[in-house]
Amino acid sequence: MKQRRESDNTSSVTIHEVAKHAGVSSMTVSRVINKNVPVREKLRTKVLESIKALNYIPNIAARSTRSGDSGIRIGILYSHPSASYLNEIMLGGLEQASKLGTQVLLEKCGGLQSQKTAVSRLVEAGVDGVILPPPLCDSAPTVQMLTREGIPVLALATARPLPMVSAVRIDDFEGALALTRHLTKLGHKRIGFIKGDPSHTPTEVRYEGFLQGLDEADLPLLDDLVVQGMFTYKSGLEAGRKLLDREDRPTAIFASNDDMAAGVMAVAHGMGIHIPEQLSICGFDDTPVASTIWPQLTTVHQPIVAMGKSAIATIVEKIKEARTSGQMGKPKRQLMKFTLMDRESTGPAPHRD
Amino acid sequence: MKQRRESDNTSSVTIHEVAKHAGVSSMTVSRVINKNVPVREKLRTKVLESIKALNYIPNIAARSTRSGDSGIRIGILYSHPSASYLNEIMLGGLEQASKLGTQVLLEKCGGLQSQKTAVSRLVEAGVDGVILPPPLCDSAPTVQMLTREGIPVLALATARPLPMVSAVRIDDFEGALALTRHLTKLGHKRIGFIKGDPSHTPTEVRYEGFLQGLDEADLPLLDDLVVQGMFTYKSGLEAGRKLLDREDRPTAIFASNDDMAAGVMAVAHGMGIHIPEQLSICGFDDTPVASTIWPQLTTVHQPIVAMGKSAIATIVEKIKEARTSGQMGKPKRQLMKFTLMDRESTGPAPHRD
DNA sequence: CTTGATCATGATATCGATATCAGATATTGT
DNA sequence: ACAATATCTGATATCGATATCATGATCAAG
Repeated sequence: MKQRRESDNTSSVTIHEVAKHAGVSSMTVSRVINKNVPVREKLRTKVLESIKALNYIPNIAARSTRSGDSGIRIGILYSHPSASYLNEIMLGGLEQASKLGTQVLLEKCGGLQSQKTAVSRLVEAGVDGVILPPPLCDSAPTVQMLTREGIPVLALATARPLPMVSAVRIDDFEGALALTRHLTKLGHKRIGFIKGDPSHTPTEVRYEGFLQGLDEADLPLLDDLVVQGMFTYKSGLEAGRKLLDREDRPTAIFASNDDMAAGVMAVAHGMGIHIPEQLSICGFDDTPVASTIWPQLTTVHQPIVAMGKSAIATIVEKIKEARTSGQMGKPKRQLMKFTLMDRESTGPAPHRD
Repeated sequence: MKQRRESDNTSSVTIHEVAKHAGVSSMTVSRVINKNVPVREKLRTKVLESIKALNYIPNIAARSTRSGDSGIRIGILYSHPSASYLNEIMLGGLEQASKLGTQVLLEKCGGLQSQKTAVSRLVEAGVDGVILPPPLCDSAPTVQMLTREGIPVLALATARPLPMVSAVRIDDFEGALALTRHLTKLGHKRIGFIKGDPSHTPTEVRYEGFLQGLDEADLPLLDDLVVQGMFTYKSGLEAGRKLLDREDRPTAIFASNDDMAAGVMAVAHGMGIHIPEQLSICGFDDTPVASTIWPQLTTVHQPIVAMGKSAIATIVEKIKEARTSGQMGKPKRQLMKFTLMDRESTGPAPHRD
């Protein structure tokens, strides 16, 4: 058993103890940690050694009091609490917020009317910025109400950010294109497509990416094989039935999100269609369900947790910028990298009889 | 447009401004907020009014520096990152941690060997307490390593907490019993059961709850209708096939968790079995998938987010207690309330032909 | 070798809240 | 009405870190 902490109950090591141990002032330690200001190599090394020796970890709470990130309040306004991405957004967001010592207020809302009251509740609470996850990220009225109050807004995972709002997102077009290329390279020529909820911006953009992918492979668009969905499992079920219940069914189906892909897969299972030997299926988003179901889904991974983090960091930056300059600058747009997750639900196109 | 903040860029209202506005000292304001110490009614009212007038929200970062919650480091050691409950645990945990100004270290590990190194990394980092989500919550070696170092451990969502560890959990037995009663009340007499991974403690306890439920309804246990699963979707698929591919298939299936229930449902869809008219299915945990799939799953809701919060709060309490008394006291055990989510996947037993 | 500029370091004030203790006020008993 | 408590309230120190400014060290150029 190794001895930890000699005699104190108080456990945590402070910057001052590190400073004493290294024979420098606490400011030097602070500078070493924060890397912004140069510190002579000799001292830096000594400090780093002391930090290791004492297992020093900075106290973020204390840090944020002085550094001005503290006292910032960020609202997150969401409308679809069950959506699985919300958890992950929150996860990244809260982690980042706790790192920055920033406070986060959650506000839930439903219809347009309740959006109004939710927004005014946030304004009352004095939030300095608001993050809008989908589908609210595309709600012009909400954005307007907020910007009219002079509150910076950040849209998360929208496909087409409204003017004036900052955004953290992936390129839905490129994602859909990559996925479509993946299918065409596997030799698929009859590819079904399930659209998402028409009121969400990614719906159209993903469809456009799909079209581009067909075009690149010199494949015609088969109108019959494009069906409307709503981003829900149930709509995937129905769309799947429509697509698979026909003589000349597609050899691959591109569902605009994972939930619908899971629905299609359930239908396929039900019809005894083997995946991926007889049918390839792919989704979009890489939500938990994608790796839960069997076979695991080929899909486009959105780095949601990282996006949540980035969202907080970005809006904090905007807020500080606004405080300094006294006016709202240009919105910041950030495009994150997506990843094509090539898993087990897609394979070479079956030979035609 | 209403004016927020007269002229300052600095936005956030401090306790001192409230104090000035109310004509009292900041300590009085602090006391009103924290309610621990009585404040004369007259002042309290004035203070509360000022708080409202100024939209004051306490700065948690600042609070935690002085109050001693700060500087506490809590490790969360997890081994199964994809599990959907993990997100939610983290969600609750991080929220609470940020409220308390407590720092959280995440450590991931796989097999037993990597558990050792993960634990020592946490110890090196000087964590004051460790939270173990499932399935690590039942790992005796991990718990031993930690307690030997004098570090309090809290097991989250275990069915049978090891001695010496604190725990936040629901009563898996009662949950399974409630679910079974629900099925028997609906008239089901042939009920299939899918067990979970034998190495997880809830597996057995839920099974026992099921047995008790049968017993209460004077139903015999039908051995053929109990099949082994592994808590995964895929194992649910296989178990579902076994249970439904027989002449005298059950009229209801109790899967030990939601993922397996989803698998069963996929099989049922595939066989053209209508749910819930011809077959009732229920799961356990109320993970996101339960409300994603169609029809939505009847299941037992574990208040995971709240449990994550409570876990942080509880272990912080333990840590402070240990710091004060200088020794590890008795473990704290907390039983949360579960909720039976009666949704669409269960219905009255079909008439026998 | 000195001067002036540049760079690194440290002393001190500060962030926003709470702990602590002393002083002020109200309450009680006689 | 007065002393003795019991209750409130406020002044000040403090938490752990960083911002700021002043000072000491270092270096290039003359």
